[in-house]
Amino acid sequence: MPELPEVETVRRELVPLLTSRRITRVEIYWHRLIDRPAPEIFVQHLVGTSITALRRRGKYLIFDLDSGEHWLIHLRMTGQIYVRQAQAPIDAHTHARVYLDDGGVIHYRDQRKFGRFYLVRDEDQVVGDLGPEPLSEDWQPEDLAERIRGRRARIKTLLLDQRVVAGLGNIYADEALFLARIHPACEGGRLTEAQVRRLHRAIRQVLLEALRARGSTMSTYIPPSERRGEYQQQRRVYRRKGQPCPVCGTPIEHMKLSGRSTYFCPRCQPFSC
DNA sequence: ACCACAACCTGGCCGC
DNA sequence: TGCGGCCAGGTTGTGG
Repeated sequence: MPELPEVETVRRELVPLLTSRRITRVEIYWHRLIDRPAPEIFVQHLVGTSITALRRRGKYLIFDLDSGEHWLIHLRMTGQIYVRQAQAPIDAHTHARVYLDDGGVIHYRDQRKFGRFYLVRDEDQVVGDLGPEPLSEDWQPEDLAERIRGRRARIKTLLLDQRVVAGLGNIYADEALFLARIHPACEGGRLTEAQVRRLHRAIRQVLLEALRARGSTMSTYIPPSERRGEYQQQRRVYRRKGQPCPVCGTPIEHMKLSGRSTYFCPRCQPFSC
């Protein structure tokens, strides 16, 4: 679910609540939540450490700990994180609680149980294969061009590949392709230089717009503050099948691409590739 | 390196 | 009301 703008929104909301907090107790209610190390070791290592920083890489949240280890969380489709007071009740689908030295408690909730926790000394063991951060200053069109050069997969599939660029998911891939006026089924390696440049620019624009709206709240994703994201009201094509294209009025079309729902404007995004 | 598909999970929605 | 089928913002693994 959450893509880069949603994860970044979560991070920003958590920073003031968690920075410098010491972890006093950890409760895991569903052990497969912990990808590595073994759940007992995970708990043992986490207790007693302090959170020195909270970062994001792609769709991963990274808690830097004063022990030198890193606690990483991937929310996948339905993961949610929020902080409550100790007496607060536990909501359904809550799989872990992490108690803090100021009386706050981090709740991890995840209806579909796809999300995972990791505790590692070297974060690259988890995020090492991710592509560049699309909002970083040094991400250039040439980098995107290089990573899709010669690839015969469709451009949408390549945008969902986190090694090409980190943080895009199904919503923002479709939105970026619309802004760039590129048909999602175009062969990635056959994009022209101008198209790649437009796509690079469109990705940044869509992510910045979504970030400003604090992400999309489609169904289960709600940021920690419970102030819902508002980008879903600004979507141009995603889940708008049959509705008029905001640019030309042509009805938005829907297709399946590598198993994922895909939306596009057949007029603005011609399949001429 | 590609694709299709299944798996991992639960719940909402739609049609019958 | 109930049931089957399909859908969902993600990732990983298998087999062809």
